[in-house]
Amino acid sequence: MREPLTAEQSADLARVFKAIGEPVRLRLLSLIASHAGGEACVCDLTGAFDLSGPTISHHLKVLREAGVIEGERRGTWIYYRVRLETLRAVSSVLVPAGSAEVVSA
Amino acid sequence: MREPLTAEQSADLARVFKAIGEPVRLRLLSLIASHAGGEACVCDLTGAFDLSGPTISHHLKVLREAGVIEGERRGTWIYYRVRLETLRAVSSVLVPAGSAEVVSA
DNA sequence: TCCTTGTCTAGATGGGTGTCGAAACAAGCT
DNA sequence: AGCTTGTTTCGACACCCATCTAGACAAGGA
Repeated sequence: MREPLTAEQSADLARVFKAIGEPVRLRLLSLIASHAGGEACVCDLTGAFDLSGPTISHHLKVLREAGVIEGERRGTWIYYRVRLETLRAVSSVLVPAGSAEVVSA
Repeated sequence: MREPLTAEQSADLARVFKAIGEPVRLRLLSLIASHAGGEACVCDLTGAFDLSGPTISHHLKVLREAGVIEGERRGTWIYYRVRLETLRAVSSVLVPAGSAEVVSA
């Protein structure tokens, strides 16, 4: 973050951070990412929470619209997958280089 | 993100993402990070926005309570500085390794 | 065709939050 | 002391959002 972000860039990036800035959604994301095969259907996810199906569906929609995950229907189930490109993009904003070295000082 | 996050971990991390998941706050963060010397006083920041002083102060408080920035009073002005440790920590959750390689596939 | 299971949409509600103006606090200057 | 400038707290308001229930849509099997 050497160069200040413009108002537009901030709005775009903030949309992603906002999406994952909710405990349930962040946990959903981690469950999908760590699931075998890199995919998980909704039925794999709802069990981990004490929330109704529609609520989980709502959170998945928010993540999808933020570009953090993508879903594909195959037969009865819909499989969700993490979009690594998006995560890498926002992550690189927080820590410019790799991760270890430094910034403005 | 190989291991699914626990509910607790998610809550902690989400607090940070939520703080920077707001356009004004993300922009404030970038302004502070990219400011000469790694520090900026509120007077350096308010000019970049079409918002009242109290609103900027509110956003700075949210960032401070999330551990993303820290402030120190030196004479008349209060200087804010980014806490890189926090940013690195949350960034590493999104993209485990450095940035380039891989995940669950 | 009907039923079952998985998933989403619609509408409602309670709590959270971004924003403001006004007022208070802090520090320095005259 | 009193004034000025920088910054925060307080109280209020409008809007957003997480959650629910009920109902709709999709796909497969009897």
